[in-house]
Amino acid sequence: MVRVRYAPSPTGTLHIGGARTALFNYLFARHHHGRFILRVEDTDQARLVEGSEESMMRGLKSLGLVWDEGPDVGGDYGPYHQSERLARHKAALQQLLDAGQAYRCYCTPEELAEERARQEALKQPPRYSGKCRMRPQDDPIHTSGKPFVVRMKVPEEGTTVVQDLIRGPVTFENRILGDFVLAKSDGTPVYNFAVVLDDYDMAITHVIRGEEHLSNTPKQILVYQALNLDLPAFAHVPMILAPDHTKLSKRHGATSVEEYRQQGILPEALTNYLLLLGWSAPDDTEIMTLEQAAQWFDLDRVQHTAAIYDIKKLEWMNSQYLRLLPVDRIKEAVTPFLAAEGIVPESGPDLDTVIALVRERARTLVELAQGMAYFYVRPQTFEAKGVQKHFDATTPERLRALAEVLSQLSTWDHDSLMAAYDAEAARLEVKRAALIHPSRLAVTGRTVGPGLFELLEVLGQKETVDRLLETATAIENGHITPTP
RNA sequence: GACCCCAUGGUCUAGAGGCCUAGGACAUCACCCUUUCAAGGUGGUAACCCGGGUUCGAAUCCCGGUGGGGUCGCCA
Repeated sequence: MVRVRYAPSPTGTLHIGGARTALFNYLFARHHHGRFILRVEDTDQARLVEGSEESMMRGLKSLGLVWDEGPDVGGDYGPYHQSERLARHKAALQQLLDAGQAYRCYCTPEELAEERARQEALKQPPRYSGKCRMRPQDDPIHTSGKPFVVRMKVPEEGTTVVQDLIRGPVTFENRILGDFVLAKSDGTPVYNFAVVLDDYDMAITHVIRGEEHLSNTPKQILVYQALNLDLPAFAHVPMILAPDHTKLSKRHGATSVEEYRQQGILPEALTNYLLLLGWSAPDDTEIMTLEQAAQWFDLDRVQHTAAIYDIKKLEWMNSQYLRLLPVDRIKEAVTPFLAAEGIVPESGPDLDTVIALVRERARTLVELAQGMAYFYVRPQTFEAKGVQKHFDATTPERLRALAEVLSQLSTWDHDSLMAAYDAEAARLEVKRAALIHPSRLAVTGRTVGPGLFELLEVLGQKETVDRLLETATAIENGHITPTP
């Protein structure tokens, strides 16, 4: 039974790198009919951020990544908070101490910082000197009450090999690892130690995580070996880098799942986009559901190279989902954005109809909402370049004539509207377009949008006529200045 | 700096020695369609980091260089 986990530290929000790692874990589990587990690595109480755990869970859920076991849903391998597994960590720590595979180190942070500075000055690799490693059992310091950390007694010779499922064997010299810390002076375990026990106790079969963990893996393997525990399989997925090729950070704009949501990216689209960062389907399919992806997904098609995310393609992906998803889903997603535009849906045409009309011209929910706005709110401004191009001295007269004709219409649909415009154009001996463009601008305030007749059909007869007249008046009163 | 990973167009990628005149997608440019915009259609610009090997043959294998990234914490 395949068991994988995503193990975030609750120190912020879910960012796209973590989301992608979670996604790969999820798909791997689904593909192999295994279990996807969420574990919260909250041992460092000092770094905890209030609400972060909830926010991350919300983020994962929004992306469709549901876990089979976790802090909220429980499971047979709990607890799923690392902080609640302390007793187990301490017992294992004692075991290593007793076996002489770990030792107490009384060096102070200041001494260590000094040591590091010295090593760096000498251009030597910064590594713990092992000063406390050789202290005899009866060294009085052991009973002095002096604070200590516990360090791993790393073999001075030999190599440790990480058998990485994506990269193959990766060899590290043990001597360059240094005697790393297993537990802090307050007795709490450090990541490289706790993670080993947690993964083992939770029967994790595959540790799939970001590449930044590759260098830490030999340390963890040493712990597995010292404790005589079977190793899981390891797979390190490439990182996601910002457009400037550096590690993701706040200064790169939107990096969190939440921020993309606020920018009007559908979670469905974000998930699909993230999937393509470092993985590709055997037949190059790009748009696919999680279910489809799970059928195909495996580690052998995961890229070795870090990927740079591209907002343009994300937005394209989003535009695809905007037209693919059921109207109800779009409606649900766009609702908060409608509110932000000051739109009260009850005040205008049916939302489904409007969405159907506008969805394929929007890349984000923000654009969608903006494109929907004039159906519910009369335009307050008119695009300057449109006014220049489509309004002139004859416009008010023509708009009034149009309003008159349209108000006479007994049938209000696309075809009758078109016929009315054709008749009016013929009467004036102008092209139909010469009426269409000013009308669109007069009614919506914009030069772009759905086909005019579809638009007017949805907007309704009375509202259309009113707006035509209102704009004519506005021009006459000088509120809008047409091109002479 | 040491160690580790990586290297196909601007970006995401296909490619597991001959199928490659290097394929797809986003972006970009042009044209078509057209009541605008978008969509769609057609076409174009654009890549195997460099140098050595191995081989009849290398984007694919090996070595070196260069470049990028990661890790070196009483963070995870």
